Amino acid sequence: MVRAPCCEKMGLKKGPWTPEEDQVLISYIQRNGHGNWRALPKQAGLLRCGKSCRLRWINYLRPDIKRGNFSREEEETIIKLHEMLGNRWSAIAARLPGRTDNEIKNVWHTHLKKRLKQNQVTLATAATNNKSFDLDSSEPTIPPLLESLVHSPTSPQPSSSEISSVTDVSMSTQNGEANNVEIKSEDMEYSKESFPLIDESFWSDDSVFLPTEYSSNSSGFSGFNVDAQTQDAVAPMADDVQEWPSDGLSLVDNGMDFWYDLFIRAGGAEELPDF
DNA sequence: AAAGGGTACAACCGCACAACG
DNA sequence: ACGTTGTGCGGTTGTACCCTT
Repeated sequence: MVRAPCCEKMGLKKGPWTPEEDQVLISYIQRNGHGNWRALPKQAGLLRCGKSCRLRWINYLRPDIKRGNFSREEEETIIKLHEMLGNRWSAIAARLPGRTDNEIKNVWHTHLKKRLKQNQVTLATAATNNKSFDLDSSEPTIPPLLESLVHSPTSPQPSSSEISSVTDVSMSTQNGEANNVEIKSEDMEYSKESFPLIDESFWSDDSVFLPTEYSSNSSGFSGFNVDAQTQDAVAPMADDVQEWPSDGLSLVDNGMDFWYDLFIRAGGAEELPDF
């Protein structure tokens, strides 16, 4: 099926919006709402395509839009969320009231990526294998992080009492080696013994599967694998989705919520960390 | 003051997907 | 099951503005 872009229709205006057009759009939506974006411009008397109207409203004219510079806290939140979610700007925007995905995307490309690249050397040094982060990648940066954090199989394994928080996740692999993975976060402080040990019935046969995202079609989690032999983190595939076992844990719609939900249901936290 | 380069941000484009007939 | 439509999303582009020379 080939569909011509809506804005190719003759007579439809493109480019920057004028204050007059803004006012027409605002007035119309205030009166009638925006049930059908395609029909809206015609009904409102705008020479724009519905897509353009929708974008203008969502990214600029919506009354709950927060204008102005991003605070330090907002920037830190974006960085953290980008680590977990990758370039899923709408998911990140959902965590930042009043900010749009477009705005966050722009801030990332113009400010935060540069700032993080300045810190890249430090982070890469911390990584045991000296692999660097790819800040241009659309994938979450957790796989390389974990790659640096997975202990050597020959390292002494901590006893349960040595696990200081649920940010220490004990995992088993097919060959029975318990490899301890620390997922560090200053914002995650939970009690010891609260995180459940996940046995090999959960993880995949040849590698440890770390879910980062629950598929919206309810088919399972997507994520990445840690190779059982080499301890390398394997980049997630687009269709890397595995079934979640029927262990009673709820399924939520993104990676961060997944971890928090897992922690909380394990009894480790009273409430969600404040984002 | 003018030119050139860099930056920030608004807007567009194309694709994916769900809903519906 | 299939085609069509509407919407949402991420990537990319265009341009106004700012800074440096």
